[in-house]
Amino acid sequence: MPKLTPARIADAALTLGDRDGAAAMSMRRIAADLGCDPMAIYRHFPNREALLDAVADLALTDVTDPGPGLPWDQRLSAILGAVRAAALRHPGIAAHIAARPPLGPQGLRLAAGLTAALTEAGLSPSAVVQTMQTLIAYVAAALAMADNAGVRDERWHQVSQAMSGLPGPAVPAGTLPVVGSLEQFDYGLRLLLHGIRAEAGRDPGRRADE
Amino acid sequence: MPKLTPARIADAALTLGDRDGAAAMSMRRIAADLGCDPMAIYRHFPNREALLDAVADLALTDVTDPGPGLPWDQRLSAILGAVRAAALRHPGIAAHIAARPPLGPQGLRLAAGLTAALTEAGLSPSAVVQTMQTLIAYVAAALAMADNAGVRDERWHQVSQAMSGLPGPAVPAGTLPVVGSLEQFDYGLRLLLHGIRAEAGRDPGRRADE
DNA sequence: ACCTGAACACCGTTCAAGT
DNA sequence: ACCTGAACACCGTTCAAGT
Repeated sequence: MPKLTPARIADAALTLGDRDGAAAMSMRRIAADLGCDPMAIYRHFPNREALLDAVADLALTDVTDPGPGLPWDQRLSAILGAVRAAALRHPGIAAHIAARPPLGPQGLRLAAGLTAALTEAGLSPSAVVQTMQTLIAYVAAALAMADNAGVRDERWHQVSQAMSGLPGPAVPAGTLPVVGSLEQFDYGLRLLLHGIRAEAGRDPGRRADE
Repeated sequence: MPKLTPARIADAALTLGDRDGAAAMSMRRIAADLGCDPMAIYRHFPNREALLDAVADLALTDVTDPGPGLPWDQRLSAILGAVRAAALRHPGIAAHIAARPPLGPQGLRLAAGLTAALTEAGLSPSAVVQTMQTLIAYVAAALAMADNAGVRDERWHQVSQAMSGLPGPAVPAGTLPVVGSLEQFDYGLRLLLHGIRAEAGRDPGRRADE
């Protein structure tokens, strides 16, 4: 039986989450899968949340940053779209990715890519930080919605139906973009990109101060 | 002892959550607070999630919609800002408000206000629905971030620090907008409003079709 | 000193037994 | 028929006992 390491534990938890969902990633079931005592995990992680942080970061491993060759907005869309795809590939940990700050090595790698893209767009350093947080918030919520809509129940779909039935002219129900869909994700991202361009254009030369 | 009703149960749960946090809203503790058997709650709610949905909607009761007197963008900002404030007033249920579709009576009331504002902005019905979902996603994530940053730990603050320390010129650490702050919330909302204006302007006359 | 596993203090929910 | 509460199948984590 191989030695217990943080990486092996996180791997087992991710596999368990992919197969049986978020609730399956309990300390006891992960330990059972690894053939060890539940308490053995606590010698590598201080608590369950720290373990889930590691699992969330692990799930971002295969998100690739296309790098500085692309125009900034395409690079930004590529990274965020890949994060979304990775989260959907690992539905068990998606909610945790969405709920926690991306402070693991993979999260910071992607954050660096986004920062570079926003700087290239012409934002001041402090605007870059604020925009980063806005983008993280948007992606996090989109992940949570996609996860809830796809995996859990159809109640999210009722929102679009309820919305469309409120006042004004009706929209044919079948033509509505599904909550959590890629189409919906891209639409919101487009709104944000418009805002970033407007923000960058308002004061292109002023970069180092508030 | 007054009769048990859904409203009384939701009230007790909200009070408990405000005082002792999200974890305090367990079926057992709510029942203890009400002086009834835990199972008595199940005669009014099918399960815990349904109860929390009712509590989330209850927390939105005092969010006021300024109505159609204001310009659409001011009305929109007012509603979303008030939702944020209500969630921060009830930190125990904030995460649940952020995670679930707003299908209760209060949620639908506010959604109707937002729909009216977006329609006034000149968006087509299907764009209204897509934008609504984007706004809900943004607000939900901002709530979750504000809740995590303010109540739970300072790890979210490390994100802005990590961001600012990556490449390019540094920002004085103290001047960064705090994660979950109103300033940060308004910044993201401003980006989205830019996007909405751009979207509304691109085809002002075309309203009923995709 | 390190490691184990029994035990603690909880959960949401089911279901059989009571009225 | 309605209601209760014991019981089931779990949790994360502490801590005393073992090696």
